[in-house]
Amino acid sequence: MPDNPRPRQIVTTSDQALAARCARGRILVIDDDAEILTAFGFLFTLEGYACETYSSAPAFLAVLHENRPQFPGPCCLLCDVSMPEMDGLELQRQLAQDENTPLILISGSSGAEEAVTGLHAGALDFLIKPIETEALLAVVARALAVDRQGQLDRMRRANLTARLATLTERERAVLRRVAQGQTNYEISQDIAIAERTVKLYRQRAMEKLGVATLPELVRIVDEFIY
Amino acid sequence: MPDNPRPRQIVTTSDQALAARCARGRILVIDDDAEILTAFGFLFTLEGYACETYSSAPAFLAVLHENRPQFPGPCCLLCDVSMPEMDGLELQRQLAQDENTPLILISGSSGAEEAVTGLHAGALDFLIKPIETEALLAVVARALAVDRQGQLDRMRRANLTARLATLTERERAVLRRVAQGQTNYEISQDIAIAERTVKLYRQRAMEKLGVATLPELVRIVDEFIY
DNA sequence: GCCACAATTGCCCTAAAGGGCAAGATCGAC
DNA sequence: GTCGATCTTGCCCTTTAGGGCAATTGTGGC
Repeated sequence: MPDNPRPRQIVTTSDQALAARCARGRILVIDDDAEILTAFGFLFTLEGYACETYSSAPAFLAVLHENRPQFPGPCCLLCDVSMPEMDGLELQRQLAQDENTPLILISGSSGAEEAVTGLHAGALDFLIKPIETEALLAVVARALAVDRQGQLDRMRRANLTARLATLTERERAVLRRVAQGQTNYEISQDIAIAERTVKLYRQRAMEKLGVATLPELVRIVDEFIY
Repeated sequence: MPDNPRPRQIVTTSDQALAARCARGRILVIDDDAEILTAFGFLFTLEGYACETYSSAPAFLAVLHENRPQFPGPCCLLCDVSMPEMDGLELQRQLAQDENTPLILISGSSGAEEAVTGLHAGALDFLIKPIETEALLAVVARALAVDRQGQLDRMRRANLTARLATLTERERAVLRRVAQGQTNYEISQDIAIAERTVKLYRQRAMEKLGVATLPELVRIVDEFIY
């Protein structure tokens, strides 16, 4: 629910428009070619997306590290591979550390090595200039869809991870064994506690995880513990 | 169990040696460059792998369609992209229909488009000549590992799919609901049968699937049904 | 020492699952 | 029509899960 305790912000009409665009998709373009930046910016703006352009990877990283608040919505990166200072693949390496925004690489000259490297490192696609508008829009739409799903997954994972963190070591041990199909009695023998205690931990753990049935529990345990 | 009802075969000592090589890995090389074929054949044979070479994609497909029996073991394809008659990407498309052997593409000229296409179509890697021996061996080893795992997965899936096929429609309906956490009584109300019958179907289905616990059942149902 | 609090356990009861046994119902085959 | 196989159900019993309640134990703080 949008009940975040931030200080109230001044919202202008342009902010509202930007928020709407961000909700549709925010596209970050990084290229040392100014013409590309303006052309892409124009195209994506025309398509109703929010578009930010950066003339170099360091410039982009600088803004990124500011951690300025963003309107919610899916996001993707569109980055040229061959740039002075820092090339696209190097940027990709740096981002791979903690960032998981879909990255689309763009290349002027057709270097196959770069394409292989980039795609192996997780780039969603590798486009070669000249780029057809339709293909570009399709790829961007796919990237935004990936990020949208990725954001949902991350939120879900973060939520469950937080819940799992509240579990006792005992509760975790019980859950693991419950998810392996052991009965309460078997678990009690296994970790040398009373069966009643097993029941108690099991109940508490399920409450903490917010699940009511064994199948749900199994899915969560399978996804997070082992 | 190796109790297949095939006619007994004559096993020569060379067959035994080939079987041992196949167990280590079978590498199929497709290239129109005869030098590459001999060089790769020599290299892989030296490394203890079984290696078959084909001078064109159609030649390979012809042999493939013979469905001749093979010694068990992991397998991978090493295929040049630029060849007369049929290029590597076209072969990849044809194989993608039903084949799932890991494919490594090789390119002489460095065409980025081809690399992107090939990798997107599922090629495990895209090597560019000249190829370093160490890198080649590493990629091949990875491909063989992938196929080994893939074969295990396929066997497991085939096994379970066969078991699932023996289930009644009723049994499947019950299992689905069991895996969603419904109680026997709820299921009985849901599909309008007696609770005792639900128990019966549930029991039979678990016997047919060869599982003894609810968690195992949940995992199988999650993987196959919905 | 005393107290609050969390961890642990025993006792006991209900609900649900697992399953044996036999009977009714259905349906195609002879 | 009758027979056999299969599907379905009711009855009944045991095991397991779920959970309330109170007692015990250990621990840190006052």
